[in-house]
Amino acid sequence: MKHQLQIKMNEALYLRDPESTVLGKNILKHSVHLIHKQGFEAFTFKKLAEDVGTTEAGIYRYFENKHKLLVYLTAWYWGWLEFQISFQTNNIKDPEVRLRRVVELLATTVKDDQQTSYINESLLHQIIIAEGSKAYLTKQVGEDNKLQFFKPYKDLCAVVGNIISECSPKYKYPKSLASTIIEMAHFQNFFMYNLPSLTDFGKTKKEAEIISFLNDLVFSSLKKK
Amino acid sequence: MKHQLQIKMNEALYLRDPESTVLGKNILKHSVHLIHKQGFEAFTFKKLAEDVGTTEAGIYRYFENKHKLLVYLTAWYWGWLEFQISFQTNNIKDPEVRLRRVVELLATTVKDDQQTSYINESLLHQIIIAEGSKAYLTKQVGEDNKLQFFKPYKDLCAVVGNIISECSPKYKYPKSLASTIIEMAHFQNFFMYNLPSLTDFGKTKKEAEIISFLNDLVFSSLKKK
DNA sequence: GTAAAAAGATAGTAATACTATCATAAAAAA
DNA sequence: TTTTTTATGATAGTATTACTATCTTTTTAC
Repeated sequence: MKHQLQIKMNEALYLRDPESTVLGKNILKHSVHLIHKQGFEAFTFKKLAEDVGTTEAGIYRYFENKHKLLVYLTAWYWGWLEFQISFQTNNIKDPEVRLRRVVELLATTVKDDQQTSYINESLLHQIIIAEGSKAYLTKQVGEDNKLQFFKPYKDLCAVVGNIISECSPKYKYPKSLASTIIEMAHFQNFFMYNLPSLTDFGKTKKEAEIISFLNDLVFSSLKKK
Repeated sequence: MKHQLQIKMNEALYLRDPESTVLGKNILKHSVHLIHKQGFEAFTFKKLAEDVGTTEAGIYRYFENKHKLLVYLTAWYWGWLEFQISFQTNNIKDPEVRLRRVVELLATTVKDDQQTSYINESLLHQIIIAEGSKAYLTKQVGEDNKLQFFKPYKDLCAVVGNIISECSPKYKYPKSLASTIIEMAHFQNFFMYNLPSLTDFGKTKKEAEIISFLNDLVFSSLKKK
């Protein structure tokens, strides 16, 4: 039997649940493709409506505006990633081995897993790299946070922070180190491809090197006494 | 005698040099205030024109669009910061002491220095924290990079990367570590105030703790053999 | 004092970001 | 099966944004 993965989303993110209808799923699917292709700034609901084969009003019935849609997609991604991590590190006893696996999962280009038919995780991963920070780098971050929009992101950071603390109970900055490696898994990737002189991987453009860098960063912090 | 600091800006960033006229300087001054107050998304040239006491067309004579203006302000900031760093670390021989000073300068809230009358560095610093990444997180990052828009940022990273290499010539990731601490000096600050559970400083909200975290991160990476 | 450059004033356009309304089709409840 | 509800389609309309164009007046430079 194939298991269908459903990620429980915050209801305040949408006007009508996009996962509950065909049109809604199409909106999600095409918005991933369109944001990936055009970038978030050039992305509009009108273009999206054309791609989906509906009207602008049709999109507005699901999402209040494109910012909410972006927050929805990022929340979905972090929820999905946390599941991947808990699944893939399940049964790993040694916290150090587990942490290495987590770093690897954070920094590895995602393959489209067929479990969720309407969202292409690989494209979504690239969207998160290039646009993800825009979900919270806004003036409404406080209100959005009160509405729990960033809970999946914060949950993932907490999970990673807890593994860090397991490895090294005396380490003083587990949460900040967790948010640092999560952000840097993405930023170093963006820099590598777009502003390569900001990294040491510009020549080879290998993700494996980002993973080595992050592991080195994490484990030198934790092993120092 | 008072020294007036002039930062040499890339000419492709503007249509008319804003530092060469009174109106231009007013545009810079008010855009810092307005972006700080409203956030970059809500910031428009029309509102800016009202604040400055000119018309929309007046602004467009200086800047093609608000994205270019943001890139201008970020470039100005990084140029200014690199000067601060070279000035404040001048004559420090020991690279480790110098690196600590750099980390401190990167993560410390800036005071408005009166050397540049029309730009409030303190507000600009907060703009860079909240909006700075939007300067390069776009689809045009490649073209913008070709036009050298990010040179001041890359130069600063190179300076920091070189100090890292001086401290520890064998360390394999000086550039990535440099971009990591520069980005994290800002992100941890943003998180501390807006999404505090992503950091270990949510309770105290002390910049000094961010500095300690970054120093710990850097020097455990460099001292590990 | 004259020429050139900058700024002010005003107008106009295409696109964006919505809101509203009414008819129809599909799904759920009676 | 019929009725009712709910979702979608089609169309229209508005305020704001992001510009471009033009013409006049003021300021600055030589």
